[in-house]
Amino acid sequence: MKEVEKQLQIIKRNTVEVIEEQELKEKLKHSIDTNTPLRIKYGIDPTAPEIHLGHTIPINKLRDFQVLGHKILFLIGDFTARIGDPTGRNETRPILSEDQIQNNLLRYKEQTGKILDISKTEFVYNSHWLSKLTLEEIVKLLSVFTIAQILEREDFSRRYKANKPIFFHEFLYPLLQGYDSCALKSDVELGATEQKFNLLAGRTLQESFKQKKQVVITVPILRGTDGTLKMSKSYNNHIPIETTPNDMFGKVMSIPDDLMEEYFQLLTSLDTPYFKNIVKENPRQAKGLLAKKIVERFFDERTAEGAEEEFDKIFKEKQIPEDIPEFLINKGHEITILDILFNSGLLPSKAEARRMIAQRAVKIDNQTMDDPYAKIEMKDGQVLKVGKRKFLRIKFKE
RNA sequence: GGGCAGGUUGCGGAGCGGCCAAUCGCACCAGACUGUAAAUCUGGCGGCUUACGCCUUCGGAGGUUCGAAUCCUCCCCUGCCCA
Repeated sequence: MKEVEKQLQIIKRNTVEVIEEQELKEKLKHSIDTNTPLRIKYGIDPTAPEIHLGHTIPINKLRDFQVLGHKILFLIGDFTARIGDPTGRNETRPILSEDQIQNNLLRYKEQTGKILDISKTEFVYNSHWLSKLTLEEIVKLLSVFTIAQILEREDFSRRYKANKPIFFHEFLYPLLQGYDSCALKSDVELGATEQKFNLLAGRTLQESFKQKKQVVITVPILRGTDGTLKMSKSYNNHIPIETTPNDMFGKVMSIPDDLMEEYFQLLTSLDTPYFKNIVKENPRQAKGLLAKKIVERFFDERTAEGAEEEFDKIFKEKQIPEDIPEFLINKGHEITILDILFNSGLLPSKAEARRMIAQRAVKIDNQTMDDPYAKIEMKDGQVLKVGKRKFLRIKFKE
């Protein structure tokens, strides 16, 4: 019993809800008594293979389970991705090709491998069983739920009240996700709080399939760098884990102060009283520590320190970073700033380049450039700066 | 199947024959300020053009007009009500 409590304590850290805790205890006890690992299901949508810090929260929890000796079933929702988890965004999703899926999976493994032990993780595809369902079986699934039950899902009820479209196939998504749990005979399914409805559908369906109901564990949704919305690539407020250490460091530094405690809690293993104290004492220093700790997790300590130095160099001392894009020109060649900005690809259009110059955002050697058309002769190695974080180094062609 | 209301630049949402590349809010970018930020203030925010100007865009295709996001026809899509 001692062991059950110990595991439970680890499992419950950084979670929002465990439904039902008593069931989990029983499952854990049975697992320990019979030396059988629990089957932990976690599903992802394989359309966007770029993992960001928000995704790492459930994955961290998976690692906890893995360390405790349980079996991770990493579900690739290649079939359900065609439907798309209902969000109100109405796009017909293309069916991913076999190649794309394989490629995305490779990238997933690479990224999750920074957190999980991939060799002990089982990757499964839901197309394996979902594409084989007969109409009869689908009708049977549908008959388990009523419209009123489905409409309880927040996204549906909100859209329903707002007279926004809800398509039939969207109703199928939670059911299929639930069916996945039946196919996998999962003991626990993990997901962010927004997944609660879908996760619970799994319990309902497992029960109707005369299986033991999975325990549902929800974890918090991480807010993005804007400090308000959930972290998501489509909101452009995300911090990808496959990025440079400098970028990761900078993005963490850009979060609003209010977010620091949340990030410390969910993304580092520092003690709560410790980080609370330093956030209060010295927010700037706290944020630096936070950024460093996060970078350290995905790279290493030395790299993290390097990223911090680089950051201070650019923003505190306003120096030029080391790795910046280069633009090749001929020696002695005269060129306008406008052409440099556009031809180098630093800015997307000439109109944009003109705007930047007009807004006094373009500098060469700390000198603001105000004439887009002045022909200038650049020196080898000279650095051009747009705004605070766009740099370009001029190089002579050999 | 019928009636009504809608589909506008990333999102929300004005415009309802010329002054509309299209008010405004959000997001985004830049400047100022700062502890990197956030907040705040200022400016910008389709593209080409050193100015004038031109080009593409308001669900789709046609049409009326000197001129259409705005009017007409057909089509596609969404919501509500009726059957």
